[in-house]
Amino acid sequence: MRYKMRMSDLIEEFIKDLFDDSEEIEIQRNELAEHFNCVPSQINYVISTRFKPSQGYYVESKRGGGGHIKIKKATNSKSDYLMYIIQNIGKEITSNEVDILISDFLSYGLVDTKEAKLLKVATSDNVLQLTKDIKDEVRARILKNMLLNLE
Amino acid sequence: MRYKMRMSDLIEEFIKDLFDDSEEIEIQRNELAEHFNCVPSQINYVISTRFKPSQGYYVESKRGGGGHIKIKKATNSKSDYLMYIIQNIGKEITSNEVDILISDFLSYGLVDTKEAKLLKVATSDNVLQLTKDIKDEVRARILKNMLLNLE
DNA sequence: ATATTGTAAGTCAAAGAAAGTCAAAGTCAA
DNA sequence: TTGACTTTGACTTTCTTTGACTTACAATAT
Repeated sequence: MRYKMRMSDLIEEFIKDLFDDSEEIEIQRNELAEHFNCVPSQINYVISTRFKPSQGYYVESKRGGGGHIKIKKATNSKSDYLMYIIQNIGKEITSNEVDILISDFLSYGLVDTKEAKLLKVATSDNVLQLTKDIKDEVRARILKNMLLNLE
Repeated sequence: MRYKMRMSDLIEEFIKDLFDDSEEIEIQRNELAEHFNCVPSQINYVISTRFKPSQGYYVESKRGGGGHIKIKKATNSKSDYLMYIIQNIGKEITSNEVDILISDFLSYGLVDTKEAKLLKVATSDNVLQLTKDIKDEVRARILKNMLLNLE
């Protein structure tokens, strides 16, 4: 052990072990926090720092009774090129950049025209109608997460 | 649907199973509540959160002796149904409502699982990460526009 | 006919359950 | 000794469950 494992590292490892060949797991925040004797919000910290789209994970959750957190791993069957792109889309992306990416995807045969249309629509300025300061960030998140869920 | 099913989810499923090819069913609130060992008003909760017009259902009921609740499925042609839904998505929509819509679309065969995933991802709270005041509006725009561009 | 009584659904708000946010305080390696 | 990474906790939001009270209809008695 090269350096002292922090709680967050242990939790990260624990979660990753849950993916035992499966590509999707489900946890309960409070339960997990209990198990590690930490505050629940630490689970959020771990998830938001270690299970980002750029790391190949897609997360969804539900609150209230019966709440849970689901984490999906991008299958390694996804083309390296696609993973490379997902990892390299930064915090923000403009709509022009998306256009270029999409037409690349099309010519590489990574997406079909239907998917291309959906990607484009969901990230277009017209649809988002957000202020300049957040528009490109939201677009980047939508794009990355959609790409993770292709196929 | 992997997470632990709450009472409301079970009731929803039960009701949906009653539509066995038929497009209209009738239940008795108290009887159903009895069957699930819950308070009657929980049935109202399920109906009002899962069988709204915007989700393709109409509900009508009668009180007093011989009272009942009738739930009808909007039964139009596929594209009519889609149009109807699109028109009836208001200015805002919550992520929970989207979930329910999507699973209806799936059962109507309006979208395939691939498209369903994309719709869901592009409209999820986790991905959007917007403030409460605009979140549901942006979601509604994205959803409507994606639906319009499904084939 | 009308009043009364019983039956069944509707409403609404409070309590409960579970996750999310955010910023302050702590740790540690460079 | 500063700056990035972690830990913590108070507060918020979302969704569900529960129950007391209300309203509408039907059947029966007057």
